[in-house]
Formats: sequence, C-alpha cells, structure tokens
Amino acid sequence: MASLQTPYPAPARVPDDDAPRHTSARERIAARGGRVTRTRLAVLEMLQHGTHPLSHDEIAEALASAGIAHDRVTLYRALDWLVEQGLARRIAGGERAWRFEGVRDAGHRHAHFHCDRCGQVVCLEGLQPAPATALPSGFQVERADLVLHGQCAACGRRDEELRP
Amino acid sequence: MASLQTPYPAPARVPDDDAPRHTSARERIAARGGRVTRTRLAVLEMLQHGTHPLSHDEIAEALASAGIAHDRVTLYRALDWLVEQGLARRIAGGERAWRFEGVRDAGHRHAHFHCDRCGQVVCLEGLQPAPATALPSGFQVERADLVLHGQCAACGRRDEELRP
DNA sequence: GGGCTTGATGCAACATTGTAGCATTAGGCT
DNA sequence: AGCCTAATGCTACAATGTTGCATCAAGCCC
Ligand SMILES: [Mn+2]
Ligand SMILES: [Mn+2]
Ligand SMILES: [Zn+2]
Ligand SMILES: [Zn+2]
Repeated sequence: MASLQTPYPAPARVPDDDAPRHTSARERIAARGGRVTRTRLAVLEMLQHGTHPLSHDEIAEALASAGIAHDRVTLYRALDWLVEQGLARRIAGGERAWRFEGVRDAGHRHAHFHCDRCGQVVCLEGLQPAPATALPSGFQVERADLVLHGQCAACGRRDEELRP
Repeated sequence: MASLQTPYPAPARVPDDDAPRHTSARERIAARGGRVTRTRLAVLEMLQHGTHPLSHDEIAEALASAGIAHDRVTLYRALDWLVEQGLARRIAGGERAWRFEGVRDAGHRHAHFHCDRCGQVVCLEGLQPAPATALPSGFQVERADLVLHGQCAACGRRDEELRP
C-alpha cells in the first residue's frame, strides 16, 4: 500500500484553543466522554502528527507495523467516532476510499491536492475552498470541498529522472 | 433509488462546436469510431438531455424503466467508454459512487452542489472551480473539483412544510 | 484493589460499487 | 449475406464499508 511519507513538508501551524499543542490525544478523547482505547489513541495520535490525510488502509497498516492489534471494523468505527467528535475530518480524494486527517482548528478549512499518478493526497493549507457565491436561492451551504487533481512534485521528479 | 428529477431548472446553454445541438447521440458515438449499441445510445441520450449528474444506479434504473435490456457490467463499460471519448464526465459527489453527466463543451467546467439530505447533485453552471493559485512548486494541476455540500432548496422546503 | 455497568471490541455475515476473464453476440463493412 | 472483431452477458472476484450480536474491558464506585 501507499507509504506514509508526504512529498512536501507541511508549513508551520499556529496552535489554537480547540487543540493546544500540549493537549494529548488521551485527554482529547476523554474530554468527549469517550473511552480511551488503544485503537482510538493510536489513530488520533497518528492523525494529529500526520501531515497529510490517511486512508483506512494506510492507518491499518501503520497500526499493524506498530504492533497494535486491531480489527478492520473497529478501525472503521474508531474513525467514525473521531469524525463525529470533531477530532478528525473525512476527505473525499476522488477515489472510493475516504481519507482522514486530524482536526487542529475546527474553524480552519483548506483544499487538497490529489495526485492522479501516485494517489497521494496533500493538504494545501494556503488555499481556502471558494465560498458559496452565486448559488440558486434556497440552497444552504454547509461546507465546500475543493480537490485539485494532477501530478505531484515527487511524480514530476520521477518522470524527469526516467527521461532526462 | 433516487428519482431523476432536478430540484431547480438548469439555465439555458449555448451550443458549441464540440457538440452542436443537432448532432445526435448516434452520430457522436459513430464519429469516435465506436459501435452504436442500444446501451451506449440510450445512456448518451440520457446524459445529453439530463440536467444533473446521474449515478450508475440511477441510469440502470432509467434503462430498465425504458425497457432497454442491459447488464450491470456493460453499463459500467459504456460509461467508461463515454468518459474516455470525452462525451461524458465523471463527478465525485463525496459518496462512494461516481456520477456522470454529458459533456457539451469540452472546455467548460463547473462546480457541483451535493445535498447531504437527499443525495441529489446539481450543477452550478455559474461557479467555476478555483484556479490553481499558491500551489507548491513542482505540482501540475490538471483540473479542480469543487463540490459544495449542504441542503438543497427542495429539502429546505420540505423542512418548512413539516414545521410551519 | 475488586466488582459493576455499559461502551467498545471482535467476529461473521452482508451490502455496495466496481473489475477481470472469457465465451457468445451483433455492429458495421464489404 | 457473410466476415471480423468490438461489445456484450455472465460468472467470479476485489475493495470498501455496514450490521448484529456475543464478549471484553474502561472507567467508576466502593
Ligand atoms: Mn488536509
Ligand atoms: Mn455538472
Ligand atoms: Zn504523485
Ligand atoms: Zn436535498
């Protein structure tokens, strides 16, 4: 499956009230009235420290590598719960599988880039999804999902190396 | 399954060179060197006349209603072929299933609105997906998919009727 | 620390969406 | 009308996610 590296470094982030740097995954889970289980804990820590959205499959693989026993269904349910609680966000990359990223600032939204070559999804922190202008009357917009598709920098470099 | 009505009328469209109004589905298929089969023909006609993107399932249902015998797999392949040929476009509505719409103008792109209540996807002809500004170097953007999520006008009205 | 309660897990079975292989059919051409 | 082969129909399979239910263990009270 896909590796867990990100092809470009994420920019520095400003800590916010919702999730100050020193609030541990354990505390954030407990604060929502959820039980701190090994799967939830490991997944939330992974998402908090991750720089790009991860698929269920990638997370499962990482858990396995870390020697954390887990069940497919439990992982689905843990991810659902994290999203419900606002601790994670679900991203549709244009494939059939969802991807998940940790939520630092509940108010902060950003666009994503999906590489159609390698399947990586990277966060475009600087790019806000367009606001809901010129919408037919009666429509209420909850959120905007903007996904750019194309070729990532890593795939571009790989191309150049192959034909110099 | 979902009905085939659209909750708001599509604006008038200007015919273009790629697909002048008088070019029949039959002619467009043949022009690409494809064989004109009943499934391709019916699907392309449906997409050309439709005002919002349809899922495989909705198309299958419409074919069945029209008494056009078809196979699940054949329909998948017909849709793939139409997309390859530039006659249809695939839209990720944020669910697991793709949706398809006819392509009138190959150059024209627009955003979509996905109603999280009823699942309908409607075209926002006036809203262009944001261009690729402020992208990390080395990234090449092919296209932008912008999907607004929220509640459509029909669902809003239904709400008001229930609690007046 | 020991027991209770119930939220969370693990497992099996199922649903949906889409693909692959391959024999058969039928579209278009002569 | 007959031929060639693109397209179909069928079966089997893969990937992703969901549901039901018995069992386990996290957190709480003592
Ligand atoms: Mn992101
Ligand atoms: Mn559209
Ligand atoms: Zn790439
Ligand atoms: Zn709706």
